[in-house]
Amino acid sequence: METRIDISNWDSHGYSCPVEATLDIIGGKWKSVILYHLTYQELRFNELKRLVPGVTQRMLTLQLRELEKDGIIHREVYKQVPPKVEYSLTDFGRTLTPIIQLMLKWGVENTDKIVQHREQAEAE
Amino acid sequence: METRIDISNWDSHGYSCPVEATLDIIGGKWKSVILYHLTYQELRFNELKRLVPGVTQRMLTLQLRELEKDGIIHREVYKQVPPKVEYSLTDFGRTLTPIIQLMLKWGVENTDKIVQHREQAEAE
DNA sequence: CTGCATCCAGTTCGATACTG
DNA sequence: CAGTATCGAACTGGATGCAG
Repeated sequence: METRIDISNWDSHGYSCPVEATLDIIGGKWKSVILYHLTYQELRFNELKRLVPGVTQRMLTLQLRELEKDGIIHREVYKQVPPKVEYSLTDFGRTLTPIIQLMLKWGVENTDKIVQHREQAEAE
Repeated sequence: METRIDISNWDSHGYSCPVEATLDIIGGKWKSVILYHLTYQELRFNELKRLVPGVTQRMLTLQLRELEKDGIIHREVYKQVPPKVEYSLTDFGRTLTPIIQLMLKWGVENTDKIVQHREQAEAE
């Protein structure tokens, strides 16, 4: 039995809908993939870079900064030479894990179908 | 007890991770909000436009076309004057509902916190 | 190793005008 | 009512070089 969530009293903070606010956090081009990898372990900058094929150094930096600013990830700098920086999920960031996991599951089960839909639409 | 999903044999179709594929479907600027509204009722073009504040006619059209192309929504055209077009979720589209609902719930509970984090980061 | 600064091309998007 | 067409502004993202 599902209960519809009431958002009539929701304070928008400039968003039209809570869903939009959530997407604003995880919707960056690489953010969801970054969060997925950080679910299981802390990672250094170059480790992330390897795990996220196609991302440039610049984009990885930008996306990590935004996640840090939103309180989703923690950035730990070790003062040594050469430098070492470890990224990890904050407790707050971990509250996003169920969403990421559901997206992961959906992607595993349905990516084939999406590709088919697209190819068919393309053909018409 | 959580079981980690194995994606080692996942066919990428050009995505680096299933999460990225899912985000490609719902990650458009207005898509998640559109899907949220369509969860509860079919909607005409102008009804959607009213429910999604800030969206332009052009963007709404583009986003709806992509969702249709991906098989997420159905577009029913009634041949009458003036024209009437109704948008609804397909059965496939409904498989996304749990994700949208989870995003909705997270947004309701955490938007305040996000705004705080941002203001604090801004101040430093 | 982990970034930042700069430049530049490509893409997206809003505003506006027009159509069946 | 439900779009399409066009144009320019704004933003995004890659390549490169430099730095602590």
